[in-house]
Amino acid sequence: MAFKGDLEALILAVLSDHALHGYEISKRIRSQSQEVLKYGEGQLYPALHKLEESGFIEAEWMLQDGKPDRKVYSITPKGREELERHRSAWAKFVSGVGGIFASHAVEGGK
Amino acid sequence: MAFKGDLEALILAVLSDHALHGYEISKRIRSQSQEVLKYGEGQLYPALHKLEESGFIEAEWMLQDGKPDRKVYSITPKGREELERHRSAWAKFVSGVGGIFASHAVEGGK
DNA sequence: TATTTATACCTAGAAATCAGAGGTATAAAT
DNA sequence: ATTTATACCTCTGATTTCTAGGTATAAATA
Repeated sequence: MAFKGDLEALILAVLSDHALHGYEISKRIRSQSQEVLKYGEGQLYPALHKLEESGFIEAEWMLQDGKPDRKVYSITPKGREELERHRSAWAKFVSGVGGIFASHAVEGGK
Repeated sequence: MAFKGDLEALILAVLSDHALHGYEISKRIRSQSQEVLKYGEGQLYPALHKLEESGFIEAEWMLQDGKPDRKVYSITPKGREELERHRSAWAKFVSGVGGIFASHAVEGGK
């Protein structure tokens, strides 16, 4: 139907300001959604690879010593377009569900 | 994660005003969501059966002659409680996704 | 010192979900 | 004669999602 959390859209959104590595992306989705959206790494990394394959994001390794290396992702122009498509799909979806919940409002709302 | 259309919540919502038969439920979800939410019968009927099993809705056959008989579903008190849980889960989900899309707003908005 | 927590990447398989096709049956419209 | 609409239903293949596992280092805690 579209959207259940649509991880790809969320990734593109958090990358739209600054390039970030995967681990950081997952933490930001968690915190910026007020802990509502939580994705395991088993979901995140495949999603990143798919976005990269599609040309919506690009990766670059950032080597660190001592700590694990980081793969830093940044959004591409094509990715920004895709983000806009996701944004409007989301808006449509919200209004669709809202249309149903609203037309059957709870009686006795204070 | 919760919600992708969460058909069960939508069914409970459209049943909260009046009892309806399956075929009518699917048409209302379609129209009241402005054609955004479309479920095939292959999704609808199993969902109805599951809701009935859980005691959230009740069914009664309404015999018709000439036309196919109808199985009319009505929401139970337990179903209304469930609907409220779905409603608040939805609200939380929307604010979660909104939290991400909003903190990375499109530049150049007029 | 041993264990847990945090960092950072990744794959694979099980479970759940979804869309579409198929199946039965009648009546009305084209 | 065929299509559309009504009205119920199941099943299967594809996709999606989640969980659990696997590697490796450093810092904090017990």
